[in-house]
Amino acid sequence: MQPAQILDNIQKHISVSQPEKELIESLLVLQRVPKKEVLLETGKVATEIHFVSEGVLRAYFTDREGDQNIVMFAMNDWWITDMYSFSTGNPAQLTIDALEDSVVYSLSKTNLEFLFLKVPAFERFFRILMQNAYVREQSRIIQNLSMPAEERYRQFLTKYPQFAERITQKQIASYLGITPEFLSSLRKKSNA
Amino acid sequence: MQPAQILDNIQKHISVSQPEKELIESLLVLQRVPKKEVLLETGKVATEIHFVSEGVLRAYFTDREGDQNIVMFAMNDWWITDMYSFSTGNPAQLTIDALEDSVVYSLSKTNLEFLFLKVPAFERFFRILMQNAYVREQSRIIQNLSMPAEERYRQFLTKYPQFAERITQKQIASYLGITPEFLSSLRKKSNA
DNA sequence: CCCAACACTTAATCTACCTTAAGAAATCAG
DNA sequence: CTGATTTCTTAAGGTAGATTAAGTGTTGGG
Repeated sequence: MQPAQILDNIQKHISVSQPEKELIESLLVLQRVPKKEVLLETGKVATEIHFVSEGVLRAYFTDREGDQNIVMFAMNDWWITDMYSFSTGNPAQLTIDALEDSVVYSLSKTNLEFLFLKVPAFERFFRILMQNAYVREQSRIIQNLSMPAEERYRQFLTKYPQFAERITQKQIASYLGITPEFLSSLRKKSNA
Repeated sequence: MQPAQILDNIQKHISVSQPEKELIESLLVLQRVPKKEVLLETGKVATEIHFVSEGVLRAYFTDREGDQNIVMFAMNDWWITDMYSFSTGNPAQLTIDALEDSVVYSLSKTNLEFLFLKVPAFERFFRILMQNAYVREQSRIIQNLSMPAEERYRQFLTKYPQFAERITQKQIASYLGITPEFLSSLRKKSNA
């Protein structure tokens, strides 16, 4: 296992000594996730957070009508879990699965807390991660409140071109909170 | 100044020694914010985070049509700022003002970073704050994606009864992403 | 290589929510 | 206390986006 990628990601925010790096590596579990495999199921407790090394994952919420609402995508260098469940220990509201064959490094909550004790800077790293996640979610709320679907779609394309290329329009529509049919009609309009 | 309240809030998550308490207190600035006064204006940089001791504040985004979209309310024991601006140093997207005469304790970014150095547990406190904020925003996104306005309104009433009592329906409508007229019609329906 | 499943499109119809407008009720500044 | 401003309501008409349904790609497992 050589999770150089994950250490690079961490070192963008904090500096870690060689022994600390080795400790971090030793707590990460490499996991291959074939397309369609479920990493976390609604109702179970999220005991791990996952760093995406390869591929694409999604987290979605299934509503009463049985419709899937995509809450987030994750690819290269993103961390993903059901943070509500991970934080509180309550059952997960989200399902996480792979949209492509993927590779993740998983870190258990126990080991994360152990890291917080052993590598104090890791608490800082995680604080920055959570702060960025908060800012991202809030800016999505602003967009949902203030912009029509067409503009949200355009912003999605410019903000996440990596996703736009690899993810089906059905998934994008679900992320934007519209139907695939309506997204299709938006695309037709903007191509014309 | 006796910000016992704020220290209680902090000690719900971390423990701090007496000298640390005194340090924290010394970095907080008490600020009275009369109703309608603006604490942070769009376009300026958010250099402080505010702990609400009394009253009610709101943060809103003004869209191209000039409409105000309320991103968050804050009262007793909530922390509020434009976290995007506070984090990055870029101009704020939000305006923060008081809906009632309020009292806040403000902590500058410089002093917060100083605290992170001097009181390592404060990094943990802030990590928890950001983690909770992330979870809250994500659950709001889930609601916006998966529920019609009527149900979002009902959930708002049960989740934030303190707000529901003190905030006008116009503000609540803006938070829910609907017009006051439509909210009024929902209320009529559910009373009948 | 084939067929079954799924993704994408088109179009007609429908509905949740918006806009506009105007009156009634509440709040507020002087 | 009073006029002015703002909030809340009601109602008519309008639109963004949903639903349904059917047809046309694409994809992928056997």
